[in-house]
Amino acid sequence: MAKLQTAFYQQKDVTAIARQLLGKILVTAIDGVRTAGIIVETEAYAGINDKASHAWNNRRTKRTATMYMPGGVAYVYLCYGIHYLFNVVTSVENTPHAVLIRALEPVDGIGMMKMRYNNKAGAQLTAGPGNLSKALGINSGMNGESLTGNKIWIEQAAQINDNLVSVSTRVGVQYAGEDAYLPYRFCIKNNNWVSKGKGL
DNA sequence: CGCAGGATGGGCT
DNA sequence: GCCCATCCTGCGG
Repeated sequence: MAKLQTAFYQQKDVTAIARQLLGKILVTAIDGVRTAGIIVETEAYAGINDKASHAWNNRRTKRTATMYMPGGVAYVYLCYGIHYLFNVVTSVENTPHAVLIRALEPVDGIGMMKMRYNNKAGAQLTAGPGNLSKALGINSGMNGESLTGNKIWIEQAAQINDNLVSVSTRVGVQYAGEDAYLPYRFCIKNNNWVSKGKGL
């Protein structure tokens, strides 16, 4: 299966990338073990003009520096002190756009995912951004990692038809004011792995 | 069922 | 100090 290359990640329209990522395969290879899942839910964060983005108003910190890198690297950060959230950095250098991967449908290495998860999970294994990071072994060490290398990457797959995609508002961004209402969340309809609420 | 609460750490006012 | 782009558990009805 072909890896997505830099040109894909550097497209200017971050919502178009978020939309196109649905149905593609997110893969990690750690200690020779492949774990992979179909991307079923994404959210776009549109850089300095998006109040929900860490990089809103051109904010630069040690943490957000990764978002300013050229498209095609991983942006991983710790949320609520517990969960690592995995984002794909998009667009060109100094344009801090990103796509948050919110849910996967497991495909390869499910046994390994369950081991990493280390509880009675089955249904929740990769539904929700904190869960999927844990299942795929994604942590802060992956921050800034290239998505065209051999640790973590995304594989090409058939485009999901528009009538199977549902568009809605993003989760957990009430603080962003009117930007909280932007239609920047993309899910595959009727997929059991979409986080909370299932299906649509 | 549903919902409140806790875990836990970095970055900002 | 306090706010979070979260998730699981345990409690009450």
